[in-house]
Amino acid sequence: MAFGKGHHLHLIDGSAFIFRAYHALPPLTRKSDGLPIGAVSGFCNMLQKYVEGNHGPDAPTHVAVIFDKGSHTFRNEMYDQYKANRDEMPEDLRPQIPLTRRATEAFNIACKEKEGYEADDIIATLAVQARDAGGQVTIISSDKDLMQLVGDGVVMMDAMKGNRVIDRDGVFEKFGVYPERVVDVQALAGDSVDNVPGAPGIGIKTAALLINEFGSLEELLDRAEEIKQPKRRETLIEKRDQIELSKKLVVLDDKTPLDFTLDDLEVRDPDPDKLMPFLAEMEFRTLTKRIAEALDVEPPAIPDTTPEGANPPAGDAPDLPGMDASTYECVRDLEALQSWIDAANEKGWVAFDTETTSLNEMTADLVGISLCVEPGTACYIPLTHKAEGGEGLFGSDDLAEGQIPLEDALAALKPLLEDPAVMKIGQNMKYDAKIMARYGVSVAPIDDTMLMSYAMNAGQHSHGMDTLSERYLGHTPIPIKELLGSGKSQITFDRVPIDKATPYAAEDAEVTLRLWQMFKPQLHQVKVTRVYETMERPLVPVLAEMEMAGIKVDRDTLSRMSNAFSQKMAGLEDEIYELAGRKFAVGSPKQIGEILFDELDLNLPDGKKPSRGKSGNWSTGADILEDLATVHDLPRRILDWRQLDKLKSTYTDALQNHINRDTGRVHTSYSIAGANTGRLASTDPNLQNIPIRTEEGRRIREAFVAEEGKTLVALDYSQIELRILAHIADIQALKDAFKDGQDIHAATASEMFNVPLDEMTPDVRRQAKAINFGVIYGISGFGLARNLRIPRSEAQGFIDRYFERFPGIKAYMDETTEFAKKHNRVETLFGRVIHTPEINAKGPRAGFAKRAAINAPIQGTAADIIRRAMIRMPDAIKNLPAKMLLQVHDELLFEVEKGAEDDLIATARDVMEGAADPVVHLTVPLVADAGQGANWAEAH
DNA sequence: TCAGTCACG
DNA sequence: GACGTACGTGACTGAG
Repeated sequence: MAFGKGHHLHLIDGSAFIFRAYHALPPLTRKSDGLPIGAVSGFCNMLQKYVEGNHGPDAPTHVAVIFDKGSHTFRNEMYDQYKANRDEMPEDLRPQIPLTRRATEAFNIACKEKEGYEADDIIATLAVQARDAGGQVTIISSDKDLMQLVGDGVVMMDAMKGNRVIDRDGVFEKFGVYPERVVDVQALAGDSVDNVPGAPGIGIKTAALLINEFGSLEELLDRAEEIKQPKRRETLIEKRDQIELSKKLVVLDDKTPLDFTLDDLEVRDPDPDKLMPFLAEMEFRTLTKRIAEALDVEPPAIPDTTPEGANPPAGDAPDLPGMDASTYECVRDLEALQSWIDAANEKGWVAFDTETTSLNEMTADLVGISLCVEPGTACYIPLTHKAEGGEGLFGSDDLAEGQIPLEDALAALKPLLEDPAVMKIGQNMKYDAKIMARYGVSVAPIDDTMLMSYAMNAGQHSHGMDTLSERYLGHTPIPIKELLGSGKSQITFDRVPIDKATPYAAEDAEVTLRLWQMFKPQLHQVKVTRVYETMERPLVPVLAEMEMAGIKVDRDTLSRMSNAFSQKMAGLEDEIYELAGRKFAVGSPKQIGEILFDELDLNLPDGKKPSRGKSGNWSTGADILEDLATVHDLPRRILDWRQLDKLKSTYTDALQNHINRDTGRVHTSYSIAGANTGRLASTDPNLQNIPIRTEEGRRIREAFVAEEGKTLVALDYSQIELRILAHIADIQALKDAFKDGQDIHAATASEMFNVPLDEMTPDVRRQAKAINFGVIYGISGFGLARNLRIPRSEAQGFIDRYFERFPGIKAYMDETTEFAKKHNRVETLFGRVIHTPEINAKGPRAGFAKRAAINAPIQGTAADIIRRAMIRMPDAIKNLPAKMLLQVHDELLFEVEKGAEDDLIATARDVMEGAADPVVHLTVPLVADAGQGANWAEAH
């Protein structure tokens, strides 16, 4: 049947896929010969994901991947500068281009290109043909040049952004005009990427404004004399030719002569005989396996052919036999357990993993333990699995048959787990160590594969076991969901039948051991052994202690505050409804936007509406509402309500639920490998974002209290990041100010504006403070302007003057960016490596990456310093009646018996202020300020 | 599950 | 000349 009504054509922008794949992945190479294949790998992954997603009524009947061919097109005939500013294709991408064609063919998808034409023209031609035949078209691309085609059954879909569909309204959002006028806007605005000139000084927003006013580009150009703004009018008249040329360049050619028809694009089933050999040739281990499973065929063997003596680059499988679940042993009696213990003793190491009833270590019960001493042999020791079946909704309370009694097993394992001569290897050992601690076993010494990966690969990828296994072993572990289910019917691990639990649990231990064997020698190669040994590994027991100690939180205080907040909110709601003219959900930004900007039709003080978010809703963030508060009473009420809602839902209500039944305290969990910069992150609950900036919020800290007879003591580093900046960038004026103990923001202001310190006004100081912070974050004129609410030009002037006065800062920023571009990473003073894979990306992502690269050494060095202090702290305070409870990036919170406060402060201060020594000699002093009191509000 | 918002350093 | 813009996190909510 010929293509027509009821048919659905998918047109995939192949070049976009390639570039996205290239930039999203690290430079992988084929193991056997070093051929670069990162982009091909990503491309195949995207195709596979695409194919997997094609189900249901909307599935395509026809599909093609369209590529560009040749760099010289008919547009170059019209304008020789077209796309002339494009960078050369990266060297390691060029050889991959033909492979992406082959990949498309291998997936059995039509692959089309035409010499002298861009992919966009072919797409346009096919889309128009399909539309005219009465069919439906989806263009899979995010290229705005294609938006002119949308409408009449043609939509675009952005596969990179969760398959977001762009229809006529979506186009309007982007361009401010509907698809038929998109080329007019593009002709005016030009395009820096394609080097389309457009009209100088006119961007998309202005272009849309003009087109909407005059109806079309032609009309606009004919009546250009009517434009009021003189500059704009002149441009349009003078540059008429250039604008008309621009339009010709952006209009897609929908009459490309093609040597095939729509019917040739019919969707074909994947052909394993084509696909599997290709994937095997590329040596994609994980992908081959995944697709083989999906197609239900045997995956081809991929030989392991690392050349002798070569260092396996990250991302390749180790030279080990494959994993085999049938080799796993279920240990059911003490005799069998003892032989595993003997084996571990003999080796001197053992991979160790616990299975429990919950992810919360403070409440989880131990269900079983798995061990692995060498690849290929691992075991699971079930301990407290429940019997299957049984009465009642929740199954049996009896233990399953054939398990070693918990106490016997622990007694047998304890000497091994505590043996200083046997290394216990885990993935996120803090979790397992805390579980075991609650059963009276202190696991030591430990190695942690998650932390090894973090030390080597921060910024590259996350460090969970599934990620590491897939990436480095080419093996996808059994998903826990397969055992526990998900959602409402989820069960706990003790309800999993032992025969199902065994392969899962033993596999985790084996994966951990294999990762350890791979990572251990790599630490040296990447030169992060010291980072791992001195700032990661020793932190595990320290954090475990802090988390188990927890902090006392007074439920009554929180509960009273909750009630007070509720009442205030109820009052505010009445006023809000009154002002809005109707009832609505105050917690819904969408509805707030509709009320303020549609129904009340309010405008910001500058007469404009705010921007819209990704889903087309008005922005209603605090800064917008703050501005809007000058023209109406409603925004202020909403701001007040939001603040109370936040305090109540996130703090006074939620914290109560985190008070542990047994200890009466709140136990957070710190993730060591979460933040790329080396900072910790606190979760469940997050105790690193308890309010302090507003008086109302600050009172929540009154609920964090010391135990009877004790005091809370807080020490925080004063301006640690600015001190580090002064040291790294070697800014003498700042260093002197710190040495003299001056107010650093005032000193900065004085230096910048030539104002003597004793004549400093708060406002000038405030501005200098904003600049100081901005510098740490990779300042931009725009950002500073928005922060200080001053004109952009003025903000830029501040920055220029700042760099003039402190040229070392500018030099630091430039050098850091250069280093990152060259090495794809930056480093802290202590050698922590933070990868910056996006630093050489194009477009706005490069900006983000650059600022992150500037910030990372500063934030990361500060994180290193407090880590070092924390690691030394337990030993330093061991003779004091004190415990370290919390870390909040530059602050440590302790609980100490009354009377010992001053001793603790003196000791902890010494540790903190000397934490950089002896590895780094800072040329600025570190200063820790101290406070104390019955609660956290007083101590701070 | 995502987007929007807002709490912290 | 315009793009989109401070860095790093986690939790809660409404809406699809």
